[in-house]
Amino acid sequence: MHRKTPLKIIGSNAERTRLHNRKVVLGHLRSHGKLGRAELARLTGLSTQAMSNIIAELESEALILAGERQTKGRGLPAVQYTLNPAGAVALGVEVRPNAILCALVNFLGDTLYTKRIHIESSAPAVVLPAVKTACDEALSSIGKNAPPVLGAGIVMPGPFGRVGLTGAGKAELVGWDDKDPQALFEDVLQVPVRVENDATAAAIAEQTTGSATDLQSFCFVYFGTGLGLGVISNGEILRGAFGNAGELGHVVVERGGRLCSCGNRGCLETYTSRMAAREFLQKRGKSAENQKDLSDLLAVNDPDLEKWICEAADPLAQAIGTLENLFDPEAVILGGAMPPELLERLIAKLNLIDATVSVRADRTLPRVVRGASGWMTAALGAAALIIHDTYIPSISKVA
Amino acid sequence: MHRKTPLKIIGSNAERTRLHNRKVVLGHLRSHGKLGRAELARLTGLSTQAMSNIIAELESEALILAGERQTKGRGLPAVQYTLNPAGAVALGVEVRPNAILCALVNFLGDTLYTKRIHIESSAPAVVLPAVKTACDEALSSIGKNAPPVLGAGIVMPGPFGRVGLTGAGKAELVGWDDKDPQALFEDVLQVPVRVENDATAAAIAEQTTGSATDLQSFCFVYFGTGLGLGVISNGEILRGAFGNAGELGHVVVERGGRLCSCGNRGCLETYTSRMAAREFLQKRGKSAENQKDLSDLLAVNDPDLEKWICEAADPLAQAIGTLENLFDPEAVILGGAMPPELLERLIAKLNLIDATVSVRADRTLPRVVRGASGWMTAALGAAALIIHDTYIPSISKVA
DNA sequence: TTGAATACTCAACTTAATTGAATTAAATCT
DNA sequence: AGATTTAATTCAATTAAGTTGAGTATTCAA
Repeated sequence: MHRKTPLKIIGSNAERTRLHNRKVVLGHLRSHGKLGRAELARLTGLSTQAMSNIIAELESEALILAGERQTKGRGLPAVQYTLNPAGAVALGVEVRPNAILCALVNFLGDTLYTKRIHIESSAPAVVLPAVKTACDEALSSIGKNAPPVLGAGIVMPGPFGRVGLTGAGKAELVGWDDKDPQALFEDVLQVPVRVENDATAAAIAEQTTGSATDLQSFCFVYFGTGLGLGVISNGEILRGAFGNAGELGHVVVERGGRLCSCGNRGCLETYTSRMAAREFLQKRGKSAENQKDLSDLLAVNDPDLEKWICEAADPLAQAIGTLENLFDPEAVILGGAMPPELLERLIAKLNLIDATVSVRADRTLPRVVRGASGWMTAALGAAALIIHDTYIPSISKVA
Repeated sequence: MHRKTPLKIIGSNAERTRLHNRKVVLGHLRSHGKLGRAELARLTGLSTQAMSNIIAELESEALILAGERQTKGRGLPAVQYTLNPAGAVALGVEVRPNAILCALVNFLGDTLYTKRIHIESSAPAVVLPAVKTACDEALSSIGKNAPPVLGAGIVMPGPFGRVGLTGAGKAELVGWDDKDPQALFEDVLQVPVRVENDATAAAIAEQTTGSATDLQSFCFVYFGTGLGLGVISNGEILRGAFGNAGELGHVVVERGGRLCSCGNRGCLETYTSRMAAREFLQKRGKSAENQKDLSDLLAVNDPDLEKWICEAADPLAQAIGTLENLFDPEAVILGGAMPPELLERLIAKLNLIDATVSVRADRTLPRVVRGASGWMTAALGAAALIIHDTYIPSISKVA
């Protein structure tokens, strides 16, 4: 993630073909739930015989389960296959400056275990062993004969590399600057590791288990430390050249507007983010340090919070218009470390621009939807990322 | 393009594997220029034997040429293969409300022929036969024994489908609303057809023959009728759910700013576009109907044009900051139907935001670069799109 | 009850990859 | 200069994983 890897386009052979086809099958099972061999063969464009072989292989590895035969009109009823929730697990870890959040999910992306651990320092020498311990604990929580671990997703605060935004008050990890986190974590955990930013991980979680399971293209606006954006476009994760795509918080929504910690004026983050809410309420003598504070204020219909929501909605609506015009998503999803009801209210207050490419006569979905929220969103997303990788084929490219 | 196709993830077999591998080989030959079999085998991760077979096949089809053996250190010098410029051709067509621009390019994307044809109506019944005639003429221009035609790229003004921006003064084609242009053109031309918007096509042209040949991720800001954006991210075209991604012209850069034909206020297009320039100069009694007018004004250092450039630069700089933060590209390229010198001046005047993820210590490229410009940019891009398809593998997905 | 439709299996075949040994030609060593 | 090493390439045999076609089982419908 940290440095630009001139992506390598590689060829395919029989072995890679099978790997690809396995992923294709798992992907279809995920999105359809239940399918017979013949139908899978039709969906994938493979012969029923090939499908039979692949299914047999997947079943022998316990990644899928044979169900009842299901009668649908004439002919021999097809044996219905489903993903086996207990077929595999994935780890997800969010590394923050002062804490490590660890999650374990099953093959469907459902949560099996979560834990928060405080850390004194974010230096690699502290973080790596702590993560190792946390992961071991997570795995032992599910008993002796655990299913295979597909890998570990790690979420670290971006942006990656030394960029213009660095040092701009972002909650950064110290001591990681010249390190390759992927290699370090892989070394410690002894499983395949992927490193992503929080917003992207959350977006993948949303696609795996949340409100975007049917969406191929969407934007996930993530309320984290700042304001992030995860973009899935036609099923692919948008990462950008250096893995820093989606820095929504520093998109300028008001020329010459509020001074941001990055040095610019008018960044969206200064209006619409947890930080912005906290400062707004602080000035009015109210504390909003965490989600509970916000929930409490919301529960009593605090007028100041209400005022903030109104103030935050306009810049956000403008930014959403920009996202719609630039990415043409099926929907924009709002989620992250904000109380769900607050997100709902914010969405209700949005005065969306009515002339973007997303305003279509044939829309069925609302333009803006609430997604998963909570502390663990990013860590669960990190784990979902690993699950995602087993569904999404990518023969042609190798980092 | 027009309707959302729930993209089909398909399996692979030996035949599709070979197709994939051929593309991979052609892609590497394109980006490296000259390569031997052994080196190609290493790059692609295939065996030298497999490479030998693929090379033999491609050579027999005249898509590649065997060159001299080239000595590099010890061992048997490798025969160097290159793409055969005359190995194949592709057609590109831009359909405008009042004209058809037709282009023919060779296998490297170099221009072989261009032509502009006036049309009285943009109705399918007029456009389709006119395009057919134009393409036939283009093909006959290169003589009798023409190489195989890979396909035709068609550029039509977006956005596609009935969206909020429709009817907002965009130069639209009438009579195409409920049609499937891809099928119609394929039927008439009898070659594979791809339909894209102008900005995306121009971006691909830039990657094939222009200043982005080494870039995997970039944003192409296209001065056309309005202001478009083509995004290539990690080698993939960003299209969005409905093919309407990149509607940069209607991104709001100034809240409550100038009234735009779309109904909103402060759209970038009202400040920075050909249209904006024309109106600005018109108010000052100067005509700027076409590129030549602008070139002439530029040549005499017209103070009004200079003033416009200054005025247009600020909103554009802000938008570029947004693109950098959202897409994290290697560079932003400016091109399209504007005189090259004007683009240069505009770039020189840009006061770029200095806190985006694109501001990196290790940058080698400038953040903003001038790209190809001229009338034919989009039509040539459409043709380049077809060439591009023969280089870029995409086993897994089918529209 | 019989025939058509559908799912699935078995066995033979095909494609396109891999593997290992042999061949050629240049660079380096003695 | 001649021997040795290195690298590119081909030849022949093998292998993985797909396809094809024939045959069986099960259900629906006439």
